[in-house]
Amino acid sequence: MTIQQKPTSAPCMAKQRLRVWLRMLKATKLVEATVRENLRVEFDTTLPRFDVLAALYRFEDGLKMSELSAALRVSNGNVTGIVERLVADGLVLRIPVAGDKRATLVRLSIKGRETFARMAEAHAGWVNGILQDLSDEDCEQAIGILETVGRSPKLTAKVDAND
Amino acid sequence: MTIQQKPTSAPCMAKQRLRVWLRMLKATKLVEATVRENLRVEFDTTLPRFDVLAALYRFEDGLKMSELSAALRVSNGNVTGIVERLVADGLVLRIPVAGDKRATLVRLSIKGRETFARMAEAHAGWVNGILQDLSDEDCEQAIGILETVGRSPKLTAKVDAND
DNA sequence: GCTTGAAATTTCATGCTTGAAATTATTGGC
DNA sequence: GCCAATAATTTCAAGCATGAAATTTCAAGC
Repeated sequence: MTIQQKPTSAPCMAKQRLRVWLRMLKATKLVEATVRENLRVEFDTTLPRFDVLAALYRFEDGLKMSELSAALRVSNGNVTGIVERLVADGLVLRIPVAGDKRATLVRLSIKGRETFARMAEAHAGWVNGILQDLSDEDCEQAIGILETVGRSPKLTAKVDAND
Repeated sequence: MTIQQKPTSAPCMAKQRLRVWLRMLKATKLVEATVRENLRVEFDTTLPRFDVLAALYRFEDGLKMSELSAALRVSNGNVTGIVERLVADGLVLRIPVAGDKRATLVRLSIKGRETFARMAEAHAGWVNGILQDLSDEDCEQAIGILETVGRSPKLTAKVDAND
């Protein structure tokens, strides 16, 4: 019994896809470098800290440490350190969970909320600046294409879930 | 005197571009996570090491440390450590530069060259797998769009140059 | 032949990141 | 009421990454 083979991926397509990946990586690094630099210079903070604040800004009622690390798709131990520093800076609060002494809830302080609001606005501006050459259609297309990445269930790591 | 305003970027476009950025970031992270994981499991190595090997594979005659860090767009001190470990693994050689005791040339050993060749092949396969849903047109479009990122001379960090 | 400035690296402190091991608390069965 | 499995975190060692400071060497000008 022969299996129906898709007319799939001449080896040339593989090369083409690799090129896409390299371009994508390059563009991403450019944006990231800019954001990092601007966060450093204008807010004296870092991208990981910004990411944590963003997640907590979105979930106003706070998140448990494990929920936070899941939301950010980073390791558990990682958030521990970042949150530690954010707490030290007074941007984040740790609240014990009633009825479960293992867990702690983490949420923004007032100051954290205000600070992040300012950062987020600036951030949107930076990104808009770097992507300023993308037209509306470009955006639509890009989003459509990017959404298919990793869609087909190969063994694409155990990443999926929300948003 | 009023300045001629491009019909540019209704605030809505800014939001749209931000969405593109978030998608792009997500897709990139997915690919990167997969590549990292596979490098770790199948070759017991890391992405930064792979990147260094790739650069040296391309420049057969070797690179000076500063050329290497420029090619990879990472800090000088960073490469020092990675190269150190690659030398310890026997994949990379350090060669003094005749006539300049400050600089050293860094290049692949035979073993390094062979090892990287195998890695690169596997790498291309992984990427092709993750991007398998991208058609030829998708690729063309994606590349075209990605190339415009950061094109316009805003203050987009001091990144440009080769490839 | 000095000296001063620039160039090529390394060193350093700090922080991010991971996976694995350890810790502490909860839960369900018995 | 105990006990094993599971869950929520933290701790840890290693490596990556940065910008800044320190080191060593070179290259001109005088």
